[in-house]
Amino acid sequence: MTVRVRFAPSPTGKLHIGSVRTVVFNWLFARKMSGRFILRIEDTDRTRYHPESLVSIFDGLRWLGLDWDEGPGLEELQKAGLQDAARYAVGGPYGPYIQSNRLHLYRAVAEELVAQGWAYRCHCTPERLAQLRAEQRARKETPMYDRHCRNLPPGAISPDEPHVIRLKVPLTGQTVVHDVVRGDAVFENAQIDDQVLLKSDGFPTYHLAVVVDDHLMEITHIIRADEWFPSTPKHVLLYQALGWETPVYCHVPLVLGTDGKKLSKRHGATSIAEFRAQGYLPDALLNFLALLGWAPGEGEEQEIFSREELIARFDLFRVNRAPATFSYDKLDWMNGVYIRSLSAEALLERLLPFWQQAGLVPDPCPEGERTRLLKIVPLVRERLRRLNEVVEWTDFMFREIEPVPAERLIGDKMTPQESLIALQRVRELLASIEPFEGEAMEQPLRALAQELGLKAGQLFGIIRWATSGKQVSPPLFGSLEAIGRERVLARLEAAEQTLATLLR
RNA sequence: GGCCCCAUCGUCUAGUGGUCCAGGACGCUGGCCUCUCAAGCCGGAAACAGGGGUUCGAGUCCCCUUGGGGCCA
Repeated sequence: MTVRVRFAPSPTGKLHIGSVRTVVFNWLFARKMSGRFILRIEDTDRTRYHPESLVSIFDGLRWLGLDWDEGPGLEELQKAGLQDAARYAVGGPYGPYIQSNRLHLYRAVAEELVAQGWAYRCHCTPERLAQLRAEQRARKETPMYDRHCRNLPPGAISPDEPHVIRLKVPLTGQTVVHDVVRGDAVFENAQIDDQVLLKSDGFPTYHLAVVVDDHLMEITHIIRADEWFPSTPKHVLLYQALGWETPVYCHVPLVLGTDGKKLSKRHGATSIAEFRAQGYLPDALLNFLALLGWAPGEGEEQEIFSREELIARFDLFRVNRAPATFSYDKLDWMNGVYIRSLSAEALLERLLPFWQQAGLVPDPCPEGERTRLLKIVPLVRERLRRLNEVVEWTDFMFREIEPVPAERLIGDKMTPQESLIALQRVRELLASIEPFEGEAMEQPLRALAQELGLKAGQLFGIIRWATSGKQVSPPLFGSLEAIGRERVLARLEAAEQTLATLLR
């Protein structure tokens, strides 16, 4: 039997990193088992529907390299009003893959359940239900439907009058949920509400739709977030009522923020688009996410895993039960590891958009500029944890700097006078040095320091401040080359003038 | 409030009754290297939530407590 798993997001907002971790598990499992990974859109909550979020879901998954084997096809996406429908269309034999195109299926199943006596029509008004809940709350009881309509004679409610369809949950007995990570869990039927299956507007609730779709799409393993666990017995009951085989459940632990609460906006970046914009590499994020709630075990101490290694090693049965806290620190470290593993050319490709977005490099990038950038890349490679940090590291190489305050231009344990002289000598030296390249500068500058009776660090510190306007910068000589002779000389001269004013 | 789940260093985790005075990684920290910052290398501090059992023996099994979380509304 072919393994079939799915990710079924609601298009109600940005693609959340917590959901993505669940997708990663689904995808890894599918690829590992040579199965199929299906993308289904659960858009039956029309009040919260946002068409743009479809794109953010597709783009996010694509960017991370989580390809889906079946999903909404061209027609469906066009119907949903998607601009670039063709870019995202996949299709498949189990469509449609957008729930709002499947309403007839849910209605048919709901009616069948009514006919079989597994469900019933209910025309209780929202007002009555609200009052009922209020009373139950006042009595400190668990709010539950009182089954008022359950025992009405069949046909008492006409299919034509407004009504919902509810599941007729057995009054006694137990429902067992088998779960790969949780083991078996037993629920008392008496505690399960007569869940609404079909709303009065003809739309299904999540509970009905998910069961119908998962069955019709022949999903074999339901890998979803832990928060769905409590509603699972309702689903199992539905499978039983319909005489369908239940899939294998696998509830994976939630991803928490540093305060132990479900990860949310206030913890930092949460949408996949934000991670992308901050310069995380897809492979690094995938690696990190895979290790949140899962570890290869067997005494394995490796933590950096390629996509292929993850697929080869992933084991659904080793997924943890405890929720995991999302650590931005560790992600940053891991991202740095991935950045450093890139060749200069590959890293340049990834850096370019960040430079361009900051307005430091024209878009498109002229070929000549490319060669220059390629020499800058090694200067920052081991300093980056996120790609967007390149802007702060290198901005002074592209644009003019703020005037440097005089006190910063005075070398360590030096007088202003000595510093000024040093600066002048450096300018003389750099004015004539050939070629104007980093490698050619080091020895002469070191010799100059010695001649002036300075430690190399003292002299270099002044040059660094004068030319970059920063205390900390990429390696000095490469930076000078990147700035270019003309600008370097001008900045040195400006620094000299600043110091001179101080001396007057 | 009801139902359910979870519990090893600050964080991610290894650990499936003896090889654990608990291993790795991030972070923190000391040092080396060094033009700054990184990277790299070497070292350090840091955990089995508590209490009862079971067992010759428990981080590992059971119960309770505590703490945390999820769902329902």
